[in-house]
Amino acid sequence: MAQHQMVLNEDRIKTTLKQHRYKLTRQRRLIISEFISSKDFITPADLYNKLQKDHHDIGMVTVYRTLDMLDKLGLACKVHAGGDCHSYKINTVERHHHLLCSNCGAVINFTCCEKELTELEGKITAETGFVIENHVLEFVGYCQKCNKDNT
Amino acid sequence: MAQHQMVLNEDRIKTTLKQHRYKLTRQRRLIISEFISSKDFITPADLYNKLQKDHHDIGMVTVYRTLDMLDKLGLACKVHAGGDCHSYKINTVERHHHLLCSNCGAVINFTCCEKELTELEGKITAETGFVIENHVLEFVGYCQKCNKDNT
DNA sequence: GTAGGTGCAAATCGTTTGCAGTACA
DNA sequence: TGTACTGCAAACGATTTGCACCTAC
Repeated sequence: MAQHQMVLNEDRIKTTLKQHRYKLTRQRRLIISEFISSKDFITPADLYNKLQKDHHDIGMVTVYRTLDMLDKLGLACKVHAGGDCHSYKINTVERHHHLLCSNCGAVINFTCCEKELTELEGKITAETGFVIENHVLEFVGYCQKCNKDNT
Repeated sequence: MAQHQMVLNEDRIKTTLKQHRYKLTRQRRLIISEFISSKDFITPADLYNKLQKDHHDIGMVTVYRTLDMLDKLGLACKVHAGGDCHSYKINTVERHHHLLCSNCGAVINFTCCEKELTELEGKITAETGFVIENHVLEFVGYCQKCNKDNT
């Protein structure tokens, strides 16, 4: 599944925090460490529960605020989970797709969270037995600029 | 799943409601009518606000319940919007996609997951301002038969 | 030392539910 | 007529915020 990996380890995150003048507190270190060790999508609540085992003094609020911070820094990816709450995932470099503008011909690359596509692939495999290795996804429509001009 | 083209007008919706023994109340008629006239994704709150202009007596709760009903009947599509709340969209024609087998070259058409793709499109529009009219989606992998032979 | 971070409790927001009254079939 | 539908208010769960205390730098 040709994607180049960005190795997003603890050091990298800590460096980024410093660059942005964020303090590296005990809580943030623990939350980030736990977050990294969960490969998959994780909800703030789940992360909080995991942390509770060893660290009773970390509050839910801090988990929310830390994940939000990581999301804003582009280190994590906030997505809507199936249910009613959000999930977060460590941001790796993702496969990118194309948005093609029918009017001006612009090609916009976008990398959206893999969750939806991964879910979709799982569903298709379950229904058809087709084992998916890659996909081509292009959206055709009108870019923001051309859309404005038309209206 | 594979259901053919359907022009989803008010009559069609009303017929479907009858088929399922749902009562066609004044409120539902108004909500559906307003819902249909909004081409794009719309949140329950927005729909409610639009209705309030002329019909002060329709409750938010009824809007929620009606949209939920339409979703369950497959007439609407409930998706996670960019923000914190859900959006609904009239369910239009199903598009079909391809599964390409890398081994035997088989091309399998499948029509499914419209819901997920619609959700994805909504998300992309929210993030990029790109208005999506169509998409090309192909999955590449191994069909059930070739997959078995290989293992 | 101080600005930014923390935890608690309370507030907020979107959504759901219990219930008594209402209206469609 | 009877049952499904409605609206209100209250409940609910996820997330945010106000505030006094704390800690990394």
